[in-house]
Amino acid sequence: MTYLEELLVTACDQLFSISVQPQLSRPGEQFGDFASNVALQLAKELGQPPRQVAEQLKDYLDANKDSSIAKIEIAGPGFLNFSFNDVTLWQTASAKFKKSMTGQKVLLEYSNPNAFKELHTGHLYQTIVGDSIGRLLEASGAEVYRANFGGDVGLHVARCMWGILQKLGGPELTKLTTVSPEDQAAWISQAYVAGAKADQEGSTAAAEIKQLNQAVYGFHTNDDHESPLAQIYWQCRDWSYSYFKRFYEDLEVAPFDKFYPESTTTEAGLALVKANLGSVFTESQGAVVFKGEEYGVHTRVFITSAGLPTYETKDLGVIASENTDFDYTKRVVMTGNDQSEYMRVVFAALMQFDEALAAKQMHITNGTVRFGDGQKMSSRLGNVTRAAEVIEVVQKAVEADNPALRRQISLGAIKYAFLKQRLGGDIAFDVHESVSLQGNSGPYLQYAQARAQSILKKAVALSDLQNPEFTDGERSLVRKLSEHNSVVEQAVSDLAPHLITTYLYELAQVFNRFYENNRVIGDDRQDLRLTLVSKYAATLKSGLELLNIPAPDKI
RNA sequence: GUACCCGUAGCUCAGCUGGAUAGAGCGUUGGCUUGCGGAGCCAAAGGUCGUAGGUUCGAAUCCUAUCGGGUACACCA
Repeated sequence: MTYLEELLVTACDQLFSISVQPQLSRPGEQFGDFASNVALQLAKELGQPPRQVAEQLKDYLDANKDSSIAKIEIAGPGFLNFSFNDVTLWQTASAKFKKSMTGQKVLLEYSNPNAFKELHTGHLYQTIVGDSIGRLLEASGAEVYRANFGGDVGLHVARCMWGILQKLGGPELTKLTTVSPEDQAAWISQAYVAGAKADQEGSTAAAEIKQLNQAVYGFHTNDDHESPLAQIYWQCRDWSYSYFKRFYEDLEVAPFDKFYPESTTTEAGLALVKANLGSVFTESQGAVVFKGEEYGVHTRVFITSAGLPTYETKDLGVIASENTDFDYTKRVVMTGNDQSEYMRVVFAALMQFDEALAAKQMHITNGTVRFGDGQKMSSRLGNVTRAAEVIEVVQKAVEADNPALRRQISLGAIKYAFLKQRLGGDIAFDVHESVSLQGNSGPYLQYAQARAQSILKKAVALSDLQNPEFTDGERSLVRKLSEHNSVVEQAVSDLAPHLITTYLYELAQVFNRFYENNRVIGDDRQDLRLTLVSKYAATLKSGLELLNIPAPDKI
């Protein structure tokens, strides 16, 4: 608890013998540095008008506060507004971030692409947002494990295998070598499209695909790496994983600690379902189901009447496997929001036989990425769903001669555009807006950071300030800087990177306002101001780091 | 039919654990320009917070109903 909070608790106790949990807010600048609404909350209990309660509190606080609080005012319906003295405000702005999650082990599962399929915008979004959430947790001291769960068996794989066989003209392993490494991803994608199309159209193809599906499961259960078809499967599966690896490297995101191909989770999942058959899971129409209605969710099949595990069972398997591997205190899984009801069923089932493990589960969701400029859908981007295409289009839209810089700005543009929106709903993505150098965009902040660096290059800043006294303009900047730690704290507890983007953008605006009216280099107050600029630049940079957005010092 | 998510300025979004005059960006209109990086700053116009009730001293925020959009509901993943 901060000094101010303690003071309020004492005041309420002494004056009214009421114990309160004071909630301090950061009000608009005209109201001071911190505000409390305790008087409003206590008014009813005390049977007094709020302002009268506030008067009593103010008198007590004025008499008992130390010098760190310069001013207490009553405003509006009965708010208590506090202003710090400049030294305390600067100390608040300079305070080290408190690592509140030290000792926690968080398993983050996101991105989750299926092998044998192409990465689309949903993967791009999750990769970027999941990466940032991981950084936020790490910044607060948590150990973070990144997991990636994807389908390497199932109908989609069988369809792709069918397409592959068409392209090869049969199980001709040697022909695979004719596909060059940079074409592998596209080649597999073509095969999948062909297979999916054939599956819908032709009955003979559909039957063949069904057989291939069984065969693929067989490669795993029989540990078959020898038969020609199996070799093709394993080879193309490797291609998929190296394609994913390149994708993550290109985005410069943290690597995954472990991949969980679906095939590796069935055993653990089946074991759990079978162990709880009769109690949690019941047989119905030849299948094994979880009757969710009793628990406020719906019924789902965990093992099909053909004896095959469904995704539900594999999900139980991955939950348990990850727990065994990393011994996590909390697991956060991100999926599209069409899975939210589904996930509730899985968690509800888990709750029935492993309450402790179920309690560690958390599900966050995202909507679909929409393209356009608001007026109309861009004809060029109207139907884009491929991740690679989005990156390509953004790179083309960035105006920079230097290829390395172009890359950094492109990454900044895409990441920021995704991160600035609250998790959960659909994501609006406008290429023009994302690369724009003005407005709430990644490149704007990158520029702001570079501009601050260029000021700092002209003279050396003091490392700290002793008993500073600020002008109004300086104080506004310091005040905004002082909000940083609590914003990051909130972003961590909410798993909400967009709180960081909003703050950084506001900070840059406050700085620009300051800089417009306050000369730094050559001014009488150069030393002090340079220290503020230095603090501002460091804050921007560390904020961009949490978002994993490159912050070049020169643009 | 049942459940979940969403509905805030022309457009795209913040704000939602109840609090002060509902905020940004883009777009529109006007101003600042011999500039430490103007990729900026200042200002104006623009809102029945989907609608109707309710709870409360106080509701964009909580509850109920309703309309509109999306999604999920038995052997796909």
